[in-house]
Amino acid sequence: MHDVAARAGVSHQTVSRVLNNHPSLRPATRQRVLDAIEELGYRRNLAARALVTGRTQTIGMIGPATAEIGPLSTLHSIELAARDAGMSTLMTSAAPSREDMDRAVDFLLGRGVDALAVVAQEAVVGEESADHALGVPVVHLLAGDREVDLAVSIDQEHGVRMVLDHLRELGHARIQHVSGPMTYGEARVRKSAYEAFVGSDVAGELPAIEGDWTADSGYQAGLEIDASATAVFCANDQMALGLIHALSDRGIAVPGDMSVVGFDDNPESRHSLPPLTTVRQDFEAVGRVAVEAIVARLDGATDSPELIDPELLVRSSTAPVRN
Amino acid sequence: MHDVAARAGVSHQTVSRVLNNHPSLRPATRQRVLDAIEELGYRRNLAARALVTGRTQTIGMIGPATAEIGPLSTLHSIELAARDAGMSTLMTSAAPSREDMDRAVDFLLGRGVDALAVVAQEAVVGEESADHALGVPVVHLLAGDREVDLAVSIDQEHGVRMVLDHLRELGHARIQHVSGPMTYGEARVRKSAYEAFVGSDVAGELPAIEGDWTADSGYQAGLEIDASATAVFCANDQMALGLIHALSDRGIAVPGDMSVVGFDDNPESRHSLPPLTTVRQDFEAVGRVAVEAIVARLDGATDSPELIDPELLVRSSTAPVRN
DNA sequence: CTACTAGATGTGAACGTTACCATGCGCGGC
DNA sequence: GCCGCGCATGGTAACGTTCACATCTAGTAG
Repeated sequence: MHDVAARAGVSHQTVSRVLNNHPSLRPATRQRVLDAIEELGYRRNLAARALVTGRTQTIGMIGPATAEIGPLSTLHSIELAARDAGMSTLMTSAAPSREDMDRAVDFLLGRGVDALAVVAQEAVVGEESADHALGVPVVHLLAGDREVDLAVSIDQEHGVRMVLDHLRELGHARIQHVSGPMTYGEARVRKSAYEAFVGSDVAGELPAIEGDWTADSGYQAGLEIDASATAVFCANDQMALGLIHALSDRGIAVPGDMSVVGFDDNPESRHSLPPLTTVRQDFEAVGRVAVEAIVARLDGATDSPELIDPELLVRSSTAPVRN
Repeated sequence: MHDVAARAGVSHQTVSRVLNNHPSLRPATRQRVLDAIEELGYRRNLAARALVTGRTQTIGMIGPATAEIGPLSTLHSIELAARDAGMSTLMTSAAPSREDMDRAVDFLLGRGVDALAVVAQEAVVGEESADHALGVPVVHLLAGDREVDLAVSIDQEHGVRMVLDHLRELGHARIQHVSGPMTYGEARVRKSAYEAFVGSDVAGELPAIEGDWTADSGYQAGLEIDASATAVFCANDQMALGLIHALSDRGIAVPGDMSVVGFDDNPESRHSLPPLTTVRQDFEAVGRVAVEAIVARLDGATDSPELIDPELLVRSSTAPVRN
């Protein structure tokens, strides 16, 4: 910076002002500095900047240890939105345990991040006083029913209601549920929404089967599906795919003998056989809204963002019930 | 740090030594400092450290703008391996253009990363003199046939050869190829390996169809597949899935009328209908090896890592040719 | 013409750490 | 008994920015 200042014939402070878009600068001076920067290939040292400002312009992200498409694309969209907001992202993943979560938080805080974005994690960060305990704003994404100060989620209940309404309209009454792992908030929300909806009439008789989000666990669930069910609501697309595979192995046709619905709308789900009826979740919007919320908090705001609406996509894996 | 030193009754320099595991320290002193750190909840400021050492212990990653499972899990494994090596990762994604690539490089370099990991990108970073132009080591992952100084890749040719050997053994002679976009190195490598293998006898008559990695483009390709082909080799699993969907719409049975092979082994591919024969690529190993190479370069080594071997997984989407 | 004001720029200190050199102390060899 | 060596520790400077304040210039009102 000193060299740039010398070349432009100004002080280092003026260079700093150019870099930070200070208003009171003569255009000629600014241009002279800009030229010098260009000629010298100068790049400002952000470590030094962070040292004196106490801000790193970085959002720390904690993702799940697994590679599911939903959380992964949410992380991805956080990164894009952060970039647009002039911030960068530092990412680490945490296994689903309080311990590893604490390690991840320590790691990021040690790196001096300005805020924390926690994606699809079981454990909640900053239990008691949210922001204040850690000194930085924390936003939870895809956090299900976790009670947190600041959360961005998709309206799961609405999504589940659309699924079940759809199945009802097709005449299905015996609908079995394959849930995600109960340790996940999102899995719990989907399951309880299912129970609330279906519970009033035919419920109870068909117990929910707990999977772990993977297609393999969906296959396993498919082997256990009650033969008297006419429809299955899976908590995500991958399990639905595995389930259909198992049903096929058992000689049960989809949607002929049984209708199947997923949740998430993975890119492949359009092309599975049969194409999967599912609920599209706008993960990209989740990331965007979360970054907006973070930026607002950093500026002192205290309001919370709203739920994001999902969308039902009816394809060929559901059909009217057979009499 | 000053407070910690005061509490432990030593100088700040000794605290620094404890933090950096300096050998010449009396155990008693070390413990006293450690206790003080614990009691005060002290955490060292990495910005200040980076300022004076000129090292950030951070690897910058440039990923693709799209959300494909291969690159994404590679990025993920880089992150894990980096963490094990005591480094963190800063991630940004770049659209497939020279321009955006330069922006990404600038962004990361401005952040002071110690090395660059470029995953599945068309454009090459540091064209001419590799490391020296940028001042940091650069490793390219999944870079296909790009001529770069330091690259970690899976042995594509071996994978393709296994696929085609398998199809040959089943009696297939008319094998059509659905490639990835020719702008991707990996797509080009797979295609030319296919051409080299098949070219010698029946080739030419069945032109390769170019997709863009997505299941949608695979569907489109499926509509165009030559009816005289008995097998299709797709450059990734997603396109294979879309292709099978299209064949099904056309009334062509898989594997009865036509065998289909994918590439990548996505987690769902086991459970598609029919389960997909594919080539498993160990993306996790790619990330791990890349980090090892980076650490070695940072320590002054100059050797290059080897190719990683893929594995053929035969499932139900391939069957002997029908006479 | 003077005095004041606002805009443009310069000066010195500070952020929290590590590098480098200096210092004090105990120990073994002559 | 003295010298020198190595270990443990302390002191000072430096890294490259931004902040707070000081200074200078030009324009404007009285």
